[in-house]
Amino acid sequence: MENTDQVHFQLSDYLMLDDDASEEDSRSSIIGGCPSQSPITLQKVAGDSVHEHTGATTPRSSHMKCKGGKKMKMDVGFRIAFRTKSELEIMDDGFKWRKYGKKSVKNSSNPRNYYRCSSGGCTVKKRVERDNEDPSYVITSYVGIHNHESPCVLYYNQIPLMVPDGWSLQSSHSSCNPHSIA
DNA sequence: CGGCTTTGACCAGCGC
DNA sequence: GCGCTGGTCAAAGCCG
Repeated sequence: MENTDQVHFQLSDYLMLDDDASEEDSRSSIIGGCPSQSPITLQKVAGDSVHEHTGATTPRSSHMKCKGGKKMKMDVGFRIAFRTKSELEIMDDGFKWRKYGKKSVKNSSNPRNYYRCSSGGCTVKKRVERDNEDPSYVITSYVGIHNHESPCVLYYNQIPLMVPDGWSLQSSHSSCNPHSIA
């Protein structure tokens, strides 16, 4: 699937969407565990022009359907969206994702892809779509909180911390720090 | 053979 | 009330 060996992207914006004011620890539990195993280049730019992107801020994103098409309001508690300059739509964030849907959305010429964390019992989902205005950017929206550690945490336990500040999302006590993980 | 991707269909919420 | 839209399901096919 994605070849992360040559990933080069720039994290230009991130959008905090947790309307329930989740804990900062929650943030790090999603993306702080491990940004990537790849030699990626991260550049967190001061968000002076955060785009209000289609879908990224929709309140409907907190509604999930259960089997049979019925929607259920999930207690996702946390949402976050990144706008990333990347050649690849899929960033290797250390978690294993399983694609479960693809949809063309209005106001966007690019399809939106839906992924679910493939770890058993983990309900975290993410949407990935290319920026309609600038296809070189990818909008990645995470919904929910991982109830498990990133599979690559162990990997990071064995090497010096190389996680840029941008990935810690202002959380100085982030689990991003491998030493905080037993 | 198991896991993953693809893709069409289905459903409910929302706006008009 | 109706149509549009977004999100998910699930079967089929693909791949390692």
